[in-house]
Amino acid sequence: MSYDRRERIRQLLQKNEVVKIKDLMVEFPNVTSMTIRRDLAYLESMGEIILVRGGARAYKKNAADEAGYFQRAGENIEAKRHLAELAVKFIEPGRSVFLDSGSTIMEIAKIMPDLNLSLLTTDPLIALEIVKRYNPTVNLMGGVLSYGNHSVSGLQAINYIKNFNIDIAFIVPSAFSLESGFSCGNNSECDIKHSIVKKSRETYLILDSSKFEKNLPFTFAQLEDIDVFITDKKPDDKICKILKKHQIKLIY
Amino acid sequence: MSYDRRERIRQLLQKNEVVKIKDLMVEFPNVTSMTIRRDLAYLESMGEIILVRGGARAYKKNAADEAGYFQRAGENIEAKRHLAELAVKFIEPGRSVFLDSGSTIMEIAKIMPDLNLSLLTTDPLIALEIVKRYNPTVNLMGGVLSYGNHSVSGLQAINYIKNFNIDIAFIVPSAFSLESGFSCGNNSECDIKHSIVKKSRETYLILDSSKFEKNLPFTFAQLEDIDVFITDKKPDDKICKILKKHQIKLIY
DNA sequence: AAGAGGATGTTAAAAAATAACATTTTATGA
DNA sequence: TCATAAAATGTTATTTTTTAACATCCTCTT
Repeated sequence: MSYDRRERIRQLLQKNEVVKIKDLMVEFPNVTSMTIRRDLAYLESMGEIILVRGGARAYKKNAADEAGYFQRAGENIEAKRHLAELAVKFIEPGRSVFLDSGSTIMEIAKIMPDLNLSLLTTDPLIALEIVKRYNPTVNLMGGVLSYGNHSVSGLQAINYIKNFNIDIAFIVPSAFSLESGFSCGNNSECDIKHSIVKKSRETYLILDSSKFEKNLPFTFAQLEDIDVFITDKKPDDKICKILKKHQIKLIY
Repeated sequence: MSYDRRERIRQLLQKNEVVKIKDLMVEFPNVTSMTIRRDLAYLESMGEIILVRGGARAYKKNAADEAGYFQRAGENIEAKRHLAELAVKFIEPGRSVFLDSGSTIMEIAKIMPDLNLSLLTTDPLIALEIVKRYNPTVNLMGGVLSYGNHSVSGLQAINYIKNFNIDIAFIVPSAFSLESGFSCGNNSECDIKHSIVKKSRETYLILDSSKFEKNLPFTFAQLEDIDVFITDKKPDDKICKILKKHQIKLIY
């Protein structure tokens, strides 16, 4: 059936950027190359693919994907956007705001209101995203840039923080548990987050529920260090109780 | 000349999503279709276009373009690439290298050899480009990020330089004249460049000839401050003489 | 079961791409 | 400046891919 074949072609083009007709002839040994051509022509007429000599190619992903930068940026965008919407409500005009790195914070950056803020971030892509929208004062922290978490870190970064006053910090941990607190998988990343938590007047932790009850090697803060806990669904009662005990605001 | 032809093809592909070889044969009546094919093959190998049957098509614009970030990045790519090729030859293994901001330096970033270098830059996009290629130590300078020249600057940036030793600095001025030396249009940008020139063991100035005999408000260096002058064509004799007098190496 | 219409197959001709080599132009160094 | 190497472009024959036109087969409806 032609429908299945086209679906399979779509699938293949999600894996590989291009697919050759010869490959497809192996994939579909019971049809002729002419049929495959007609499938491809159909998909092109629907605007789904680009025909190239000898085969077809997928439309290119956006720049961030291209960089391989946000390896997991596509995951759970809706959830991240939702968390971002919850978070930005707390931003008041004229404040000094710290933004962590990563794709959740990127969603915040995209909807960051123009409130004459003073912004600080460790993530160059986030800094760029914000500057391009309007033209606020965005401070990009200096340091060694790391590919994995697209964030700067190192001694320079820590020093940078010393001279910077922060009203509100939005931080995304990689894991959270009652025993280990908020943790991440990288030592220098941990140092930065720790310094920020210490320096900031108010600390907002943003994490989706998939990170609950997980531990990673480096803890940068305990529950009692933070002020607001933003997540996607109500945590279990044990956590809620402890949050209440420490007067931590819970948002979901 | 092949430069111009490719440049024109780029232009056409900014207007129209696709361009056919037949169109190009009308556009360039004095070359053969084979030459056009080779141009297109070259542009594809550079990742600039997609070859399709009978012609080529433009990539969907990426985030950087979309942002208007490299407003003038498209201009004169060939020339910039050429300058970049001249420049990278001077990079020796294990050195500490400073890279200025801007699209000329971006071309250097794209072909930067993997020589166990220690890199420092003020331009987040350049830092990202390099980290994504292999995984060297890239230091991104901290400071206030500015939209116009996509570069950081400010006191933090200046302080950053103090703790950083630089063997070779590649700097792109916005203007050059014998009277005013190397200048740029922005005060804080000027401060950075000035600090770098002072701090670096060797300073390489990269500029295409269109910048000759121009003045901008802020001078960051005089001819005698630099070591190597990289440009696209032989400057006039007056300049050459003075370069020789100061023992500045001229590359073109 | 006949027939319409869609999907697929077949084939020859047209178009486009490639490869290999020839020629011209441009850079480079003595 | 000239000689030479290297790069760019041209030429041509060959191969690959695409197109087009028509034939066949399948499937559904009546």
